[in-house]
Amino acid sequence: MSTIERTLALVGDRWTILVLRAAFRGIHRFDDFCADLGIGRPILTARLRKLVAAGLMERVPYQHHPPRYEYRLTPKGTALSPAIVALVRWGDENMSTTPPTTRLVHAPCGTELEQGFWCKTCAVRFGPTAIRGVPDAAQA
Amino acid sequence: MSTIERTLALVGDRWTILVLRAAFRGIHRFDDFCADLGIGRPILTARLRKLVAAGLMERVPYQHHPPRYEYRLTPKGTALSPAIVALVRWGDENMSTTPPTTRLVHAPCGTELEQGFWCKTCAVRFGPTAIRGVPDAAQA
DNA sequence: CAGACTAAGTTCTGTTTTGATACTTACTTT
DNA sequence: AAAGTAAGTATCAAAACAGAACTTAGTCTG
Repeated sequence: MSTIERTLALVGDRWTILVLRAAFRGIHRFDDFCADLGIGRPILTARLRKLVAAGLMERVPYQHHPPRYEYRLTPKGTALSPAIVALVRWGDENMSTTPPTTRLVHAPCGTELEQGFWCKTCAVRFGPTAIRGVPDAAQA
Repeated sequence: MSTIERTLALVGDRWTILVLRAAFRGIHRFDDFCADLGIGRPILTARLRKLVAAGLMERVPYQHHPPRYEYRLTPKGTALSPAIVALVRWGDENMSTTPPTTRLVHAPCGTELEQGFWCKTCAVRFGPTAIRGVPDAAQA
């Protein structure tokens, strides 16, 4: 099983990306995920467990008396944000029936962000058509 | 159902992204998809139909005598590549057990690409932590 | 201090989706 | 004439999903 196959076995379903995106938006508690996403409780349980096991989220106690836990993104989970942002943006541009209600902006200045590829040798930004896949010679 | 939910209803499963990625890699025919991905034929049939119906791929005849068709990405399908690249790269960095066999490079110069967000006002590249979602006032 | 409430799940049950294997159809090649 | 090829379809068991109700442990309200 290749890396991308393992990646999709983890995040490739209708809910996992939505759960991660909710976490990005500041949702951290079980019932809040349920309410925000309309996800069924058993499925949410399974997804959260999978994400915790994979190290994308962690289950942290936020109160002890009745022990309660919330779910927070780890750096590994946060690192998935370019993929999620790309998906959201593609959706807004290609799948929306109504104008998007939220814009993603550069926090310091409020300008809508652009996403792209960068070549540090040429110091240029470029699009998908200038990508090539090459076999990596640096193998053990 | 929100835009992102509709987006994931379309591409959020274990196979659809893999099919699109195979198409990026130059695979276009039914049996080649099967062999390359190890996907079951009934599932491939369903995925290709869904992708054609959604306008991400098109079914084009490549020979007439026994009528044969192949599947090619449309611009709408190609537009999904930033998301696919982001997923592949996240996988390579976070899910790989062996070093990746393929590097994605800037075609003109061969340098490995970087992916990021860009603010055209500040003219800077930035990472996920500098993103904010703001309600869009420009509604009808 | 009884009753209702809360958060984070679990149980149960029926419906969809998968995944594997085999079969079909219409040609082409040996 | 027999075998091969490409693009599917058919069948069926196993797994995943979805919804509703139930559980558990503790807290708040009258």
